[in-house]
Amino acid sequence: METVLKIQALKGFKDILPGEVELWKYVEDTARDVFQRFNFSEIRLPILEKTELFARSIGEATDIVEKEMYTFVDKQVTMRPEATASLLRAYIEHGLYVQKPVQRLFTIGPMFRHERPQKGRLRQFHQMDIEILGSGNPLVDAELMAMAAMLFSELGISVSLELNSLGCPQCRPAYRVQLLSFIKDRLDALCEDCKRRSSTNPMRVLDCKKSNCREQVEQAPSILEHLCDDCKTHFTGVQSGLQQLNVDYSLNKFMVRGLDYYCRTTFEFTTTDLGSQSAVCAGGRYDGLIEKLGGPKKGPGIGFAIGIERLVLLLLQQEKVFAEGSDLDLFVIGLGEKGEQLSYGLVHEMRKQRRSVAMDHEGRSLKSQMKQANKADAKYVLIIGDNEIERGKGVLKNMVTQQQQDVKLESSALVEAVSS
RNA sequence: GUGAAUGUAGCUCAGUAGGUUAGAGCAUCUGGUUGUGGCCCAGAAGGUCGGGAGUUCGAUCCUCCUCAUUCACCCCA
Repeated sequence: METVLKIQALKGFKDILPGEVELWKYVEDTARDVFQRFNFSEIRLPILEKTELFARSIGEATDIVEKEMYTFVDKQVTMRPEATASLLRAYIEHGLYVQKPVQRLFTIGPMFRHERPQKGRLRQFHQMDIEILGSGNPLVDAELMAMAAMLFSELGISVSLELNSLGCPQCRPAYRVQLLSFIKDRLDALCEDCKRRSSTNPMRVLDCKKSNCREQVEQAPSILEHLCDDCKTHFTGVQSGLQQLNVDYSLNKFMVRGLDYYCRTTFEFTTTDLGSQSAVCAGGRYDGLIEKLGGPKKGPGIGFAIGIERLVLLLLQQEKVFAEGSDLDLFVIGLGEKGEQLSYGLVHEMRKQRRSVAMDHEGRSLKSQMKQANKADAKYVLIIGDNEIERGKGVLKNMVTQQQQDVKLESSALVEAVSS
């Protein structure tokens, strides 16, 4: 017996259908425009990289590397779960830091993580990834956040900015010891997940959602009070930059990052409209990562990623609808064999002359084709039947005003007639 | 990896306390006009009721298994 294969996209992989694509383009166009104003250059990167690149940058012990990567084990390559590592690899590989000491780069594309899908979370998802490489100035941190805020504001969606500092290799270890001893004292009161977290990633306990854990952690030592002088100065600088640029933010001393490479500044733009996924945009500073990957010594860097699916969901949810005009200039109706023949060539000529033109090839009735033209939102319809061929003039109808006129059956005359 | 909910037409959903040919709205197609769209009217097409097994004279409905989807946990954009 023949089994019929049910053809279906993979779990967590989604088609973006015509109709929705327009929204995506709007989002990407708006973003490119904003990034360009801030003097960023686009870079396009491969989707596959050596597995080692991600293991080393994201961190061996992270969930992403441990269990979420799509890896071709035999070839030691992995489909990127995020873009920063790839972008840094390209930056180092091509010595971009030589040409320009500070590089401002962004890339847009699909990322892959093998997680259980849910609202705002897919296995193939899309991110815009923005990075400033080679500057450790806190004003750059603030500028980057201000740029994201500008993008959200121009898209018309409301999100809030949360800010934290994670310290650096100088001050974090000492803080970590303090935090661990604090947690150890109330381990019994914490949930199972937090007990596990206390050994894998103690800072995660700080942002557990369970109310009981939150109460326990209320009085936990804050990293912000344990920053070293350099980190403190940097953090102050970031905040005064935000104030100068009029960017609203709130401090969240419990905010943690999932990727190992972050230090100092971290931030998230969050919303309550995405179910349990609150982050639309997240990022931070990663001084030291560039060097770790073989780049210039002490090369500083900061960047963030925006989840495009989440952005699109927000736009749909917050009902930011925008009118999409017709982009079909003309629908040509060729009646009968001769009419269709003549139309076929005319349509092609007009397309060469940069008009968007459609016609039907199924031999349908005039009425049926008028309906099609209407549905396609064509600005004009041209009717070519036996009478018109004889006279050498077609009937051109303006679909909005309903006015009809005779036009010579020549592409240049037609192009002019539909261009008014 | 864990838990819960849901699978009936292309889409959104009714429905049967188990009983002949399973319904609606939208969308599609045809017609109402020798060659004129939107509105309206008429008609047509479209379903192995997710799949398999079981109970039963009889299952879309009950039971079990399985697959899929969604939401949530974990984690994250």
